[in-house]
Amino acid sequence: MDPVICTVDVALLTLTAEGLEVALLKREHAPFKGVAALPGGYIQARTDVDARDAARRVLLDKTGIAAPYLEQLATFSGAARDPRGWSVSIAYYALVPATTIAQAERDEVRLHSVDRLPPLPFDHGDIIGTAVSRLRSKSQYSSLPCHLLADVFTLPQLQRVYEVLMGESINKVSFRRKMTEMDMLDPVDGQFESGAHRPAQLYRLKPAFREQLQLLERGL
Amino acid sequence: MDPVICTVDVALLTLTAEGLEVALLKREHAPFKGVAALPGGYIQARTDVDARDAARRVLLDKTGIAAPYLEQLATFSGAARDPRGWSVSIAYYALVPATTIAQAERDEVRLHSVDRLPPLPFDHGDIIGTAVSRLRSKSQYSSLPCHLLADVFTLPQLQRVYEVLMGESINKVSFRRKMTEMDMLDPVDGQFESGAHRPAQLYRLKPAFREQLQLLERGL
DNA sequence: CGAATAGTGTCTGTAAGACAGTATCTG
DNA sequence: CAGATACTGTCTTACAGACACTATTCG
Repeated sequence: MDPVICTVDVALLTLTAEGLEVALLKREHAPFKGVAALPGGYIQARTDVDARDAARRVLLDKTGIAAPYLEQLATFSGAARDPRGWSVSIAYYALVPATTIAQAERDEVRLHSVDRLPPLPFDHGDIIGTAVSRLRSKSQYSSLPCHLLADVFTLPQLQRVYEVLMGESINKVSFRRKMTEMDMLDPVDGQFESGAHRPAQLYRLKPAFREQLQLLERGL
Repeated sequence: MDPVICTVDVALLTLTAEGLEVALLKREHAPFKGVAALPGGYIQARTDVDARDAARRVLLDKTGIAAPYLEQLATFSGAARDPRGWSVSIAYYALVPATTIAQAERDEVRLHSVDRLPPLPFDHGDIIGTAVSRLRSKSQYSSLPCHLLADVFTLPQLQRVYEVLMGESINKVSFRRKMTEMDMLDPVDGQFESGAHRPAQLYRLKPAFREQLQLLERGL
């Protein structure tokens, strides 16, 4: 039984005015010390219950963000990906509203557009690419994009999120029909967005779908 | 950096008259020696290029099957899943026609209906459950089911595979329209299935889709 | 009232399913 | 020719998108 380096890495994704962005931090230790990379770290068998728990711990330690939407992405492995030796990275992706990253007040956490990434160590570029394509494909037929918005949001906001992720505009009537059909939103009474126009109804994701996704039979 | 046990496990799935089945082997070593389990084994950092390579090696060694459709499923990990200690299993699933398993002539490889599984060691029940639901959900919108049939097959055969996997009958006209639209099959000229009825045209999966799946925009 | 965005009613075109017909094999 | 299964043409139904209309806010 050969020794294998076991780590977790987390692609923390969010949506800003710049589009889809991923959180990177400068590495504190060699190899690649000082280079921007995904938050990650060794699995600590003494304290971590499982890899998901390790991912949650790493994300909280390095970015100050607790309890985001967090899902296993894929596992990256091999002799070539890390100069220290044969390694395994169990990669997760996390989705948060951009406000959550601001509230954490960690200046070392920097957001980078997923379309303009700096050179990345290990295979972190592949991990981010896989995370982005997973997010985009799951957005076509699930409630996943809700997790990029704050707790409470309007249907026009949610539609814009879906449109940015899928890279195309969506018919408003169809979108609203689908949201009704999915039955995943609770209206929040009496509260509206303001502006020089008709305010929009606010909604909240139903509690049942905060961890488990709601799926659509035939996509948007 | 705590020591972590690194393994791969493979859920080898096939379709027989009994429905969807998974290959199990009696374990040769402790723990759970003699108990039916998924083919699996330690990652060998000295020889395996990566985890996929390890899965391919394990499958070939234990079942005699080379070069099936093989895809990473998920990674199962934690302190509780293996009595030897904190462990990681990078799980893969493989699809083969039932004939491939017969041709390998390994009597120790036993097929079990995924609906009537014996008690399984570790979290192998979860791994199989995840593999089956992944196969079923991907079958709705991809060419994946082709890999459960021999190299050459007819459209009625393929339709039956889709129907068994999705658990519902499919409209024949719609199915054929979708297959045409997917444009993933090459007709094999001059060869037909025999029987006391009109023979069916034979097809072969286009080479481009033997490793990479063809995806459907809107599912079947 | 005009501008702006939210939300809805309705028509139309496209795609999926139902059904029935033709085609081709065996015995 | 009967029985069986393969394949296809066509009608109907269901759903997605286009469009237009109403609703509600600000200034």
